[in-house]
Amino acid sequence: MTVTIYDVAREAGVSMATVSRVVNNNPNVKPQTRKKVFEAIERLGYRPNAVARGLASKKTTTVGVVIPDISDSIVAEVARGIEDIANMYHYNIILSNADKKKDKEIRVINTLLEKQVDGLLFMGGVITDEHLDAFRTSSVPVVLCGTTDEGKLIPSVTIDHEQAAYDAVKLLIDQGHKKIAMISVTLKDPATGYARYQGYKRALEDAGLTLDEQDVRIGNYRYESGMEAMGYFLEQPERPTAVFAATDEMAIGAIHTIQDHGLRVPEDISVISIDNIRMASMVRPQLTTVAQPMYDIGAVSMRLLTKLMNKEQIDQTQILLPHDVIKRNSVAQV
Amino acid sequence: MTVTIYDVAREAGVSMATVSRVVNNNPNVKPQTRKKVFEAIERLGYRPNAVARGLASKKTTTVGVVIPDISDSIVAEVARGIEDIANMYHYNIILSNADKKKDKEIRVINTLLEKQVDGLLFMGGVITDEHLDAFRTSSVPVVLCGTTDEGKLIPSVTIDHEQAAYDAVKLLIDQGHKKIAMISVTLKDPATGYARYQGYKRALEDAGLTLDEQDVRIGNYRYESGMEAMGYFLEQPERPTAVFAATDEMAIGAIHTIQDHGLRVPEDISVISIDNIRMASMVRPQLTTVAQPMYDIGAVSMRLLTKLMNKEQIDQTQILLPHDVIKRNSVAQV
DNA sequence: CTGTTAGCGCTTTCAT
DNA sequence: ATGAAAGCGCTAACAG
Repeated sequence: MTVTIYDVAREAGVSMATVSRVVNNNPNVKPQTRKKVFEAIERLGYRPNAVARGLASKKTTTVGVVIPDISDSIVAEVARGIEDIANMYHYNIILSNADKKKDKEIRVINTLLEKQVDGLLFMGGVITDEHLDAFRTSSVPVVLCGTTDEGKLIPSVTIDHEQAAYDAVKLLIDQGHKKIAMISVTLKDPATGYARYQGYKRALEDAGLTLDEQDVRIGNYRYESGMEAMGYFLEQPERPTAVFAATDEMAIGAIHTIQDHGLRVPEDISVISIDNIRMASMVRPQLTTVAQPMYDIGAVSMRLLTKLMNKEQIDQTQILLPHDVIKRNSVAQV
Repeated sequence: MTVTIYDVAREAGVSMATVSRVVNNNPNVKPQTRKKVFEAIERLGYRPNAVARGLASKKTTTVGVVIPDISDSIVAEVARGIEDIANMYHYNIILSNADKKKDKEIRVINTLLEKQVDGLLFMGGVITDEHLDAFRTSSVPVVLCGTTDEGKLIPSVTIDHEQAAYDAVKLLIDQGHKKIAMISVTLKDPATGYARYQGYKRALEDAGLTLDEQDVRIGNYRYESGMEAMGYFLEQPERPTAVFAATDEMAIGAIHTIQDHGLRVPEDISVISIDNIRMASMVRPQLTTVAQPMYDIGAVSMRLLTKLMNKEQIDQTQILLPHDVIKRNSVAQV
């Protein structure tokens, strides 16, 4: 039923080894023989079995990618970067959502390893010791994508979240703002959430401003939580003149809440955030934000992984990509 | 170096077959033996090799998914549905972007087939005879996701795009609109673009309205093209009082262009579209649109695929999921 | 309930 | 430049 390399060999009057050579572009084949083999392949409609090849060669040319939620636009953009580079190097990608749930992440990592992926890209939540263990027992390289482990043991590519937050808040300060609220995400994640909070804090401190814990609310990355947090700020006796949101989505939620209260952005309240998702320039006012190079984070981490898989010498395994503040229309002078 | 089933067998003092049985949850193993084997597995840190298993069993428990661009929010949402159900049935997913390019799609399909996926989910552009050929030579089931082939030969799950468009335009008509423009997408794709155009046309006809070809512009799915198309309509001597956009993103672009011209939505011009992406409720005014159940399209097509892979009897291989008009704030009476 | 034994379809020395 | 043959790690009859 299925045609194998053996069938092709017989059809072409050569040995399996020769067929294998032509299929794998081994130059040690006489052009004439090569031609015969190709013809036989064509005639039989032979399709190499990558599973058998994987077993024999111990390479699958597929990499495992664990992500939280592909329906998140940031993740999707990173995934696109990963895919493009993977494709360029002839790797396929097994994508697995793990929703930032530790147990699911561990399970998924193991499944991927069982499938004999040649490498692993991890984009998830907090990296625990259990993760580190799983990575350690992996015989294939791992790179962290958009995050880092605290000990910086695992190769990674991300941005400097602390500095990105600092830059955002600094912009507000430079515009004369003194009462700056923050809509944060969970502080439990040292690599992202907490880092952004730290950047906020440092910027305030550098400017001699005091951080009032009443001025920071914790959201959940999403639009609605931005609305909610902003609602809280608006009820306070002394309103902030500016708010820094840890994500664009929350910033857009904040903007709408401000507008719904009959106030204007940026005239009454300025809003800035981090990410630069596509939607940032599709809302009015357009969002001023610190761009995170999502596609590149994916692309560069995949590229790094290919080098690791090839056992190339790497000079730098902790890669920090530049961020960029994008001035649009949601920030004004106080 | 790597520990195999044979090592476990020796360690546990049983045969490979027995180890295989316990790993695969075959009930025909004495509890005690099972325990011994599990202990050996634990001690040795054995991880089953799914590639070897795949070769021996001719099943890989992975399905191939070809998509256009994972960074598209609709595609990402569908992908999420696919992944969730795949996960539920213990399948993994190899995701491949093909950007609606025919050649790339064909290439990707073949690669996936070489990898011996147990099934294929296809979400792409126009389905040509070449696609049909590729599907035909596939020994594994295929289902189309969010589209159909013209001959309805391949199992598929999608919505009735024609009717969805009809319903959208009908709503406008019911609100008294008579001059209704359309921002379409390419008419080259019979399953989606052209179908939506047809629905627009039929709704107008049913209402005794005449379709003026000047009232339809072709966009490219995206925000900017919606802006552009709307800009065109606004320059015409007789402006439409309502516009139907084939996608939410274009509708949002149209809304902003209208607003930028100092007009109001919906007071001056009503806007409706199809999709109901997350962003639809994150813009002001919130978008009235016909919801396409993206997650379900993914989930249901994956579910259908599992049945096909199990060779279960299927009553219905052409599945049409319901759409739903979501009334928000971008449509008003004329 | 358990063990033996063929493969699964390919790559990869090693000869020639 | 080509072929022979030994696996890769596992499953699946089959036998007992």
